[in-house]
Amino acid sequence: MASPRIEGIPGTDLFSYPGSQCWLEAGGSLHTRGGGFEDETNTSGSRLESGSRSGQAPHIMSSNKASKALKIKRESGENTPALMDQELVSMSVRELNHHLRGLSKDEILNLKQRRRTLKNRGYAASCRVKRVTQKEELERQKAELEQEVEKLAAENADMKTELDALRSKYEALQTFARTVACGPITPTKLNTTSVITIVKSSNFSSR
Amino acid sequence: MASPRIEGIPGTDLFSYPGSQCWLEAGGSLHTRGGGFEDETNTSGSRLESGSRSGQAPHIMSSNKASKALKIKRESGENTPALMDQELVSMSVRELNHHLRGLSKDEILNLKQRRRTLKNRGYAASCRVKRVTQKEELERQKAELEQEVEKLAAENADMKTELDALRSKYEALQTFARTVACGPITPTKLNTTSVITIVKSSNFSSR
DNA sequence: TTGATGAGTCAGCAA
DNA sequence: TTGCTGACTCATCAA
Repeated sequence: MASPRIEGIPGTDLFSYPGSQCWLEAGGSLHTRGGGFEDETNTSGSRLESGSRSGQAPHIMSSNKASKALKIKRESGENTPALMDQELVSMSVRELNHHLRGLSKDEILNLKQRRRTLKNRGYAASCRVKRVTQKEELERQKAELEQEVEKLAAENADMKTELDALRSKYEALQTFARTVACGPITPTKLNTTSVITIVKSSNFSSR
Repeated sequence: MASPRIEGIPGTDLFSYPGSQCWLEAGGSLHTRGGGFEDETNTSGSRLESGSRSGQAPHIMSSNKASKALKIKRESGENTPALMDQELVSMSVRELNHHLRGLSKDEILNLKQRRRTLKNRGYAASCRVKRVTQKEELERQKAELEQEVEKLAAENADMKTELDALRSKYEALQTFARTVACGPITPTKLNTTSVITIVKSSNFSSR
């Protein structure tokens, strides 16, 4: 039951994170989503294997994970060189602090918030994956149980048949045994509710 | 399998919708969420029965559903009298159009968008409810099947025991029958582990 | 237009 | 701080 950690870890090809967000707390608390398509090296094929109905959500863009090329925050007017989402999200706190050196308070807060958001994105993805995994697991178990029920029911029916057959045979044999056992004596004199049963004690009450 | 429609229909007590959103497309595409707690009649107890871990999400507020009191959009500076979310979302298109009379194009678009958003909120809630319902259903079925397996297995074991016993008895009877059938031969030749039991047939094989 | 759902964002809890 | 999850919004598809 290993719940997959989805974090955009370098080397992990599963998920990648769009780099098109634009947080500019400067003007208040505005943030927009699904910005542009201006990633010049947006060639990576890795994508969320979402495949909802037919196509992928176009607002999900893979950021280039192969190159450590420059990445400029855009639409903010200022040219702030920033880390790729990939890096930012998979960075240790120590590394992060290293990158934070010499940045303004706002920038630091900004970067940290972006990191948190990116992390959250990963968490949400994990959560969804876990959800479908658990559902699939339940369905699997259900199918398994259904099969088991079927198997047992068949066994049951077989045994019932066998039991009935054996009972018939037993009764027939009993009738026969009664006949021969009473032999010359008129069988009709016997109490009709009585019968003789022979068993092997070793087989009968062996434990 | 009635998937519950969650729409904040008046009279439906299940869900209610927060009225604290503030859409002001004026300044571009800014919209904020989870505004204030200034609903003067926020006394309704109806809430999403979310109960996530311990408490409800505080940003989920029930709008007053009892009164058709005035509801003012806030934080926009302008005092735009608006419909309650409750009304807006449960209104028919015809009714909506009626309310739209005399509003500016922007206001109309605004209101329609708000309606769509509120609807979407309901859809999302339905979706979540459906998800947990389906999961619970699966779990229920699984438990049911487990019980069935247990029952069948027990039945199986019982029958197996009965079958074994009957087989033993049958074989013993067979041996006996063979013996007596061969008649005059010395009874002492019988296996010493054999025994003769006499029962009343009415007790033995009565159904 | 309406309904449904995957993805992303945020709040808030737990560890 | 990190991880998780409910609720919400949005994009997008289907009917």
